[in-house]
Amino acid sequence: MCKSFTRYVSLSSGLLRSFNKISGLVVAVARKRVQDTVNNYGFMQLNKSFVSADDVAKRAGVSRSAVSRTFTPGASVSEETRQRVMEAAQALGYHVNQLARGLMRSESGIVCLVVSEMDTPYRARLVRALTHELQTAGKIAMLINTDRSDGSVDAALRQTLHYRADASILLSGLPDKAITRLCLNSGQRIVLINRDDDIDGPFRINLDDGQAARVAVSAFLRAGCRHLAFANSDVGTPSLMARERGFIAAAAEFGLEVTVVRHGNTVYESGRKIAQTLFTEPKRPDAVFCVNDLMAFGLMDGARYDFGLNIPEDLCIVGFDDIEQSSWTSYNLTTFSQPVDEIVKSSVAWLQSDATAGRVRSANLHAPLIWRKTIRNKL
Amino acid sequence: MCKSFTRYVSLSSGLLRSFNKISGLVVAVARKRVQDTVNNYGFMQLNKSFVSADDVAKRAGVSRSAVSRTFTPGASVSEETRQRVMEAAQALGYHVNQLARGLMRSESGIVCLVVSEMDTPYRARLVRALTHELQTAGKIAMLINTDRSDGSVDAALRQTLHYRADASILLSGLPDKAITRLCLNSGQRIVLINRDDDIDGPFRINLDDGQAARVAVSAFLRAGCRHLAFANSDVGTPSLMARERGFIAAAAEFGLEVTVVRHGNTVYESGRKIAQTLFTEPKRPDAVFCVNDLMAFGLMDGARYDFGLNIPEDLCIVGFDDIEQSSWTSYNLTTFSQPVDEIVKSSVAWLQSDATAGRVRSANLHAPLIWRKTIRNKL
DNA sequence: CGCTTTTTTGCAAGCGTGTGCAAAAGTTTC
DNA sequence: GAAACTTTTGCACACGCTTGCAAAAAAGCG
Repeated sequence: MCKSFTRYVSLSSGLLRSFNKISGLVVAVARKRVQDTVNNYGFMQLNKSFVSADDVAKRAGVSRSAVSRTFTPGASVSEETRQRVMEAAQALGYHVNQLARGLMRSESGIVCLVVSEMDTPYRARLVRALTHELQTAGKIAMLINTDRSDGSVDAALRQTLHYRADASILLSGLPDKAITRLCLNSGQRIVLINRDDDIDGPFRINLDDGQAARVAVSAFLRAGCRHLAFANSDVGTPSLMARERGFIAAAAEFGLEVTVVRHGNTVYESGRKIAQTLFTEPKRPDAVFCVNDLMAFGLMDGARYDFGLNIPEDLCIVGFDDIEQSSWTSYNLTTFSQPVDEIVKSSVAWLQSDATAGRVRSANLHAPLIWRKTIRNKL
Repeated sequence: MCKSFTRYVSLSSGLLRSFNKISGLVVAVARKRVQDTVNNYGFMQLNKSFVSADDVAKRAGVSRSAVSRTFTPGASVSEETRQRVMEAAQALGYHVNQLARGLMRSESGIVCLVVSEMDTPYRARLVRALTHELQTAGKIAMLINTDRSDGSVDAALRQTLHYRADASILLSGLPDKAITRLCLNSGQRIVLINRDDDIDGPFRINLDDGQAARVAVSAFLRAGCRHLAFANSDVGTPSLMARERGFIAAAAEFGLEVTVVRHGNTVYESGRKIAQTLFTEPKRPDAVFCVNDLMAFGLMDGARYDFGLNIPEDLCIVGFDDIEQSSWTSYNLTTFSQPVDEIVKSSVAWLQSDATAGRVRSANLHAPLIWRKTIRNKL
């Protein structure tokens, strides 16, 4: 029986509602397929009834294989049948069921993005760019929020397995090695962005934090700064710690010590708090490298409004990420730019690379310093 | 043949690589199932080989149905078999294939979020909150980026159909009615957040923009402002236009005219630009309602740094959205708060509501004014 | 213990697709 | 026009799961 385009259930006088009250068995049976008839009650839409390839085949007068082949690039179909199939599909509003296709091809087209606090400017930008790039690569992004603390990265990767994702991209947290291995063994590909992990198999993208730290130190020195400080969170992510270590090491090369303050999360308020402790100290720093732009903003506001300091005259600041707000006139922050485009491109390229080929393991990207107004030119 | 826990392919001396070169047919056959053997070459992972319910059943010595029932809440399984199944599943790393389950249940558990420019603070917050809420409701979010201009909202909804999403939530753009209807007819539920549409079927969430505009006017009046202006983008989204109309109307009630400036997108730079045109005019406004916090920031920076105006002494400003940056000391923006939590809760609640019940059509939410420092207390 | 009632279990059909295989149809060649 | 080839087509099985149905096992009962 050919199902037509508009699908309404014809159930006179509210019979549909009573379906809910009777046993689950009957509901289940009734749910399956309902033939079309003219609706004389209330134009109630039928719950769940996508049009299938069978419907299209019937309407076009061909076999179901023909329909499948029409929508499979490179398959053998004559131009004539393709036309007829397309026409019928159009009329019926047919869309290939990717779930079923994924089942057959064992390739769902789904890529999971695992991320927490995704409303953070840098993360949001990354997610946006990733989804876009994935889409143009013919994949689709599934977003898994790991805001909850209870081992949720592991739970996220489990979700990833449930949906037979082709790959997972981790922007936050670090999963248990056992789970990672499980994913890898299931044929999933894993990309780790800015998280360090010694497990073999995932593609790791990292920034050259040490180099950036060195650049920061020399920029401060050229500006005549002598009392360096480093504002960090106590999140302790490897990349954040790498910046800290790198900064301390680079400063040491010039015989300078660094005052390190760690507080809270990598957010505005933490920067604000750090300003409090940093500028009430006896030897006030004249240069601060903030692990993060958000913290830099907090620090700047603290310095300006709580201590009346002028930036960059009294105080030079460098941030990291180059989020949009950094270019706003109120901040005009000199900061290291996350190479979001490169990160995204190399991730997706790796996902599409041949699995059996000698696989690249990691990428090390450079974060250039964007000069604005928070470091003075000369002493 | 029972597949064991660790799955490595044993192919001595690089045979695997040569697979690529031979005909597609052989590859396809080889891809299917490969028996386990000890790997004596290089620990190459087998591409794509999730463990299935069959494997678990075999290991646990029960039927496949038993496995299925173990993972189906409310199904009838004895405690003993459940134990054995769980144990086997654990050992094998089994995860129910949601794609296949969705195929049977015709309920994928997928909810699509259709959004453009998702790195905008307000949108990012909404996406974060939505994904979180959906996850706790047992759904999973699929993110569809509609940044490209070419009718991409329609394309997005097509994707939605491809993946048999249970529902779509539109945060950006507005789809063609035909597509919307197609989705609805396929049994999909649609939520429109802050986009107006006269089509019947979707759940529409809107803010009371008119009321907010009235509040803004009276706040300005109480502060002694007399020259009101409205800073808008020329995006022309219904909700943005509603704010504009509401503001003009409310001002008119007090016999005041409003200078309206529209420019570009709803971003910082546009606010900056608008400041240029607004403050070079002969009769400079002393109060500006910005359609958006981002534009408000741009306007504030323009007013302060290009024109040396003091806020709120010379100029009062109100924004809309209450994004995180609004509370930063540099801005301290008095603004209307998007009730993100309410939006999210009501959306997800509606998605879970009974389809056959008398369905609610829309929600009208209130955006309260958050008082900070950009409106002076008294004249 | 035998009977009835309840719970558990396996079988098999089906969800919507892709695809190898062989048959059918079309095309070229002599 | 027949033989040799190529392209197109339909059949049927597979993917991994859910679930109605009936048979089997367990439990309750007099």
